[in-house]
Amino acid sequence: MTTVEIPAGWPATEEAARAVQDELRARVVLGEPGPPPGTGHVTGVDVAYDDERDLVAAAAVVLDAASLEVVAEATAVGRISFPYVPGLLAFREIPTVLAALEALPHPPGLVVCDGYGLAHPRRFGLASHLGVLTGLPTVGVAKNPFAFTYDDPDAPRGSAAPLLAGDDEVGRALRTRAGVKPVFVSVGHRVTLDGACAHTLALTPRFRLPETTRRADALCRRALREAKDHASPAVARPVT
DNA sequence: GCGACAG
DNA sequence: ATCTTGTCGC
Repeated sequence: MTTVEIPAGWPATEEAARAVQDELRARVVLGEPGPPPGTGHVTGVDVAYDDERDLVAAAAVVLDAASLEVVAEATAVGRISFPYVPGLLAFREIPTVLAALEALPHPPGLVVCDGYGLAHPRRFGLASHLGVLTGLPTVGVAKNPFAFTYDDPDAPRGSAAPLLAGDDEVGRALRTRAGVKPVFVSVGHRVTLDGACAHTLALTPRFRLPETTRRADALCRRALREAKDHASPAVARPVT
């Protein structure tokens, strides 16, 4: 596990954070095919918080895209770098996520984020932001539709419906399990929406959420627990 | 103007 | 995200 500092010059206000998004948005690359689903490595990233102790833990878990076996993993812990503000989630997660990615022993391949990419008030969600900062292909897979609208996809797994911001298709509601609430997929960086959905389906042979985010979620919670224990170890209770 | 709103 | 017991089901 590595420790992270909040970067110098990190935005301190919502206005400054929005300005960063408006500037970095121009660097997003859309329309690249991205890596073929089921090949190479796919990395899940996720974050867990303890607001009381001002702690944040991030995890990056690399899977073999074909077997979905864990190939490598890394964690990082730091201070919370921004409050939760809808539309500014990236400023809360990115420093620690970057540290976890950098601690990996080899390249992450495609990165799957727990949240949005293009589907964002200013079209620059967490997955877009992480893609621009790392240059890696990224996709966003969220559990909720945020403020966007969609028609419920058909019941079979693999069915999809456009995720709409007015008339713009900013992502897709994708059914990963028959008859179960869909996930909300959007493009991050250097992938197409079709590619992002194909990857998501390849990562969900059994559960609604991608295997990548499931593994990363479990690992960052473990890392947060260990960071807490380190900060204030449990008092030994005498056995009776 | 007010509320809703990824994690 | 996080707070939280039992409970239904494979």
